[in-house]
Amino acid sequence: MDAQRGSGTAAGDGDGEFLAAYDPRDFPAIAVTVDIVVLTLRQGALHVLLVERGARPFKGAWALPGGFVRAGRESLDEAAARELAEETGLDATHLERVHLEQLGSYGDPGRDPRMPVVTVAYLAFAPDLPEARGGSDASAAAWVPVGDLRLGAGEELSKDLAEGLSADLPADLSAELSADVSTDFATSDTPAFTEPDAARPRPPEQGPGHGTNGGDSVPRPADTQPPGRSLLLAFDHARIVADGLDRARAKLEYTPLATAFLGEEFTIVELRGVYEAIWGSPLHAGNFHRKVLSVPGFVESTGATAARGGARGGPRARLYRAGDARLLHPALLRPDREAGVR
Amino acid sequence: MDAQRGSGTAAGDGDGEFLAAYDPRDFPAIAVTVDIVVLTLRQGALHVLLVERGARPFKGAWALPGGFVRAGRESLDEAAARELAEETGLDATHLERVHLEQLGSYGDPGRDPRMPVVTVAYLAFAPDLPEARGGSDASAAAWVPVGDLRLGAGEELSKDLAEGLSADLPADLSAELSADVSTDFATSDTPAFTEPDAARPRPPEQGPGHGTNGGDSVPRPADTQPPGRSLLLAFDHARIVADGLDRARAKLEYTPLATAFLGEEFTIVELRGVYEAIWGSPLHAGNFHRKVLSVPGFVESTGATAARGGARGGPRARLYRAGDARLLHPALLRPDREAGVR
DNA sequence: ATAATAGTGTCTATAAGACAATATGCA
DNA sequence: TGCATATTGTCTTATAGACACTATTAT
Repeated sequence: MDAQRGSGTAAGDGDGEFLAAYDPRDFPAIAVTVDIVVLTLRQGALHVLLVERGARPFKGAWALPGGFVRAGRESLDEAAARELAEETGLDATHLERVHLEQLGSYGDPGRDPRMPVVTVAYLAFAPDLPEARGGSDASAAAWVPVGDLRLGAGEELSKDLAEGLSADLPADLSAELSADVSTDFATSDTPAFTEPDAARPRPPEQGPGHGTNGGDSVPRPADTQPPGRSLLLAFDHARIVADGLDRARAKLEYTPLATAFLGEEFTIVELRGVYEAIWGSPLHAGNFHRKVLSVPGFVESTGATAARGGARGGPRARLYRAGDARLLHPALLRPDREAGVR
Repeated sequence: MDAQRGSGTAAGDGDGEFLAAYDPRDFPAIAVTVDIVVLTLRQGALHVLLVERGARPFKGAWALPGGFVRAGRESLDEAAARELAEETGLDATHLERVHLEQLGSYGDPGRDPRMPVVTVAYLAFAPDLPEARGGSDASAAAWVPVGDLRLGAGEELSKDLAEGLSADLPADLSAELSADVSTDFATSDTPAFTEPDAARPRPPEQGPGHGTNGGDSVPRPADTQPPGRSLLLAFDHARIVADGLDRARAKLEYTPLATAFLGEEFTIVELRGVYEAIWGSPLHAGNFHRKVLSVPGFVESTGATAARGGARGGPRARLYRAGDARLLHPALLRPDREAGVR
């Protein structure tokens, strides 16, 4: 019932049933922030936007973009949208195409070693955006393949590191961090399936740009194990990212939000690439195609076709745009879930 | 990225890239509360736990149980569990059987007219509990049929009321509120479907107790229109309850949490009663029965059978307990959703 | 005895998955 | 030309819903 009780003992009113006296300063102040898990696809692989911390704790580590809520002057949603705009440096036009939803709140004691902080996490789906540059505060920002993240339980940076009691960060970790994300020409253009552990080392000979985009979706057995999954996140952000990925995977099942990762017009193959990147497993091309077209309101045809066919030949794919459905009926269920999280 | 930026202008460090200076008191303090949407079934109808406000704003109105998070001394989940225990007056044994999950956070400016408050809402599913009595602070608490609530958009109490500038509450509203929820022998024992507008007037001739519980689930066309849906909630709690109901309806589809509304052992018919009460529509008895038994891990048989058959005859139903599944595969989808929220 | 009710059987419509076939267009 | 590939077709299996039927038990 919100704010009806004092923090400690307060004088009851006449019959002692209710507390009448009230003073805002009676209540324990907690800092409230928003943090955003911004997901996008780059070269067919799922990436998350991270910023480098310039101050303790976790100085030099990577963290989710976010910031304080302006108390009483903006809603949580507005705060998240504002931070997203600031951190990505995008204008309103671009942000219109970004899906933003609340993910959940995190308030464990000690999650920020300095003071009690509750963060309201948001999840964003964005089309491939111009390269991330620092926001208003000019902090370093980068798109990081989610396969490069350590997201398991208990994989946050140790409390010791958080406190900054030792050095700010061990040298090897700092080095690995910058080597891992400071470059532009990240992941190869072969598709990277998120699960399980499909992140591959990025071959240095891979140049930037590299013509043909996304599209390709040939199954690729989990070949090389890490050096993926090595990047540690500050605070409890690994947990938040993991929760965001879970949410994203679930949302693709029963909403058409996969289209939020694509441009205004897209092909069914590109759409399938979104599903494959986020679910981390290949889908049957023919069945997926028919399924998408059979779900009412998922996509609608533009008369047009893609400028060219597949990378190595084939007919030009037809172009579609997002339909008017908010929910998919019937849903596109992930394969294999019976053997799953029973 | 949590707490890395000052509230206003702060001195940059050497290269001006990052803010180094930090003082907790720089940051805007926001009160953080938890509010809980506790759902249970009483006489086959879905009820929500509400407490009466004893102080302004919204004095005399009903609100969700909740309270302040003890900054830095408990997690959000712990705060919710603590408030739930306090407000229901239940011991740990009973609370073990209660499902509690985070629902979402609400922080619109002005949602509490006194100061900025962010509330982290929780959703609880509880079996039929002993009568709600006030918690530690002895505020009045009651189980209210959800059909008696006004949950539509823009149906919160007006800002005028919130401010308490006029009287605390108009006389007629106060009267209606107490008449609606102060009694124990609420809803009739015929099932009440939540949607659409199936709340029925409670016939005064219906005595308390009334022997046979739940069970019955004959479809009942929405016969009498209101006087249901008349109860207004304080703050933005109508919105929170509506979101909680949406979440509950969705959760029944793909989790076995319907069993959290029942005792340790239950019959398939009772389980169907949960679905019907929360989804607000009758389900086909035979198909539901077969479906539940076919989903692996949903329920497991105890060898026993119920003490007696249906209220007016019929074989004794077999008893089941909750299985070990966390998710239902395949899910139990709500009927009619194609025509739904496209 | 009668009627209500728990549980099962059967049939149909829909949807998902495996696989094949066709046609298109880049190299 | 040759091969990759977008799209469609076919078949099988799984699932959901409508309906009928049997057996049991409260009144």
